[in-house]
Amino acid sequence: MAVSARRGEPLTLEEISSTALRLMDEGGVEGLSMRKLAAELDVNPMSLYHHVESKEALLRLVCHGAAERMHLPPDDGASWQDQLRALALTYHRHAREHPALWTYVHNHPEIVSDRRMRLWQVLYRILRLAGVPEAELCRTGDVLHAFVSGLVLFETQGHITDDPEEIDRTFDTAVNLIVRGLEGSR
Amino acid sequence: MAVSARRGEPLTLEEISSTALRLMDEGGVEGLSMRKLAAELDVNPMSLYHHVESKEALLRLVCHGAAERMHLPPDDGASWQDQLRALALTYHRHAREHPALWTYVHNHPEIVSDRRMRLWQVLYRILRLAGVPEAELCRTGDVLHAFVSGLVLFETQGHITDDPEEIDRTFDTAVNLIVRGLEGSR
DNA sequence: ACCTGAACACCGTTCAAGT
DNA sequence: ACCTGAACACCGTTCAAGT
Repeated sequence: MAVSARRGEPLTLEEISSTALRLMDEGGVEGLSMRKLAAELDVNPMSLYHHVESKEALLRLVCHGAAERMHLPPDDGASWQDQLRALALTYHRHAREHPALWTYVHNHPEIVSDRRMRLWQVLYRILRLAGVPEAELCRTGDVLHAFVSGLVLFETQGHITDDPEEIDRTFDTAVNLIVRGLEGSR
Repeated sequence: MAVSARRGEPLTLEEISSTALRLMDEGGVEGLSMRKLAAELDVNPMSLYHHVESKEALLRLVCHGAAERMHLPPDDGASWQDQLRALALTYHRHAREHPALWTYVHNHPEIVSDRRMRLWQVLYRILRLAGVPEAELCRTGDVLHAFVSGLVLFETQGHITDDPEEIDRTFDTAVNLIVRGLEGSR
């Protein structure tokens, strides 16, 4: 088994993925390139292709990893309104911690639309609690996710403002609008 | 005045901008590069820089042009609900005609957040009609636009579905949710 | 098995030179 | 005033070769 000439140990997927995420956090979407990542790992650019099929596959990996690590609120018996608020807040906070990653996610909806993601199970449970009919569950879930995506996209691009208090107010306005919209549909 | 060796007439901004839009319509965001655009115009890549400062400036130009050409519904005295629906429909339709352009717009919110855009004037008028207090106008407008952005982004990336009937249903679900959310806030 | 260097086909953009 | 070619500093990725 041959290892890198420059470093002592073989690469791991975990190492590749976490370094990629760090580069995105630091330098935005354009902060991550296969070549910069390789340099950061002190490795030849082409070595990466032994662990990952393409840049796209790498980004999928990073996104799925981050989504798995997102700790979703459990069913605590609270009202669906409060649970929906809590879920939105979790998502929102995670997105603001990794803005470049989530910008990528929201531009590649096939990643987040993977229905195996726990996010959807939690959202559907809350929507059922809210009285959304079974036949409308998927569509309503899509719409809500699209809404939150749009909001996150706006914020992470620094459009709305940088003032954290203002961000919270905007977030509240958005979530309240959604909650009232759902209440009105019963 | 020297003109292109390859073509008889000097370039115009209009020609550059409309060709760029066509390339985006045909080949997505990555379908437009300065080099491909130049080839399409039968001109040296560097000639473009005489008319446009950078690729970013070119895209701004294309976006603003497209936004100006979008024909917004006039105040026809209908209920704010119907007027909001009509506005959303116009925006939605335009976005679906130029998906790559609007994907770019939604990822560069500084473009659409330009408050000189007529879109905002129309939206604010409708929101006032809906009874949104003056102090909340800007925030509510941002939230609504973020919502629609997210929806459009999802759709144009082919996430939700390609079935036009399903798209319309999803759009209706979204707009109804927003309208009810606004009604509930009065 | 894992890593590497050279190479290919692309980018956006600068700069000095042409007419 | 407008256009051009060569060049620079980047990309992602293929491929044949090394250990």
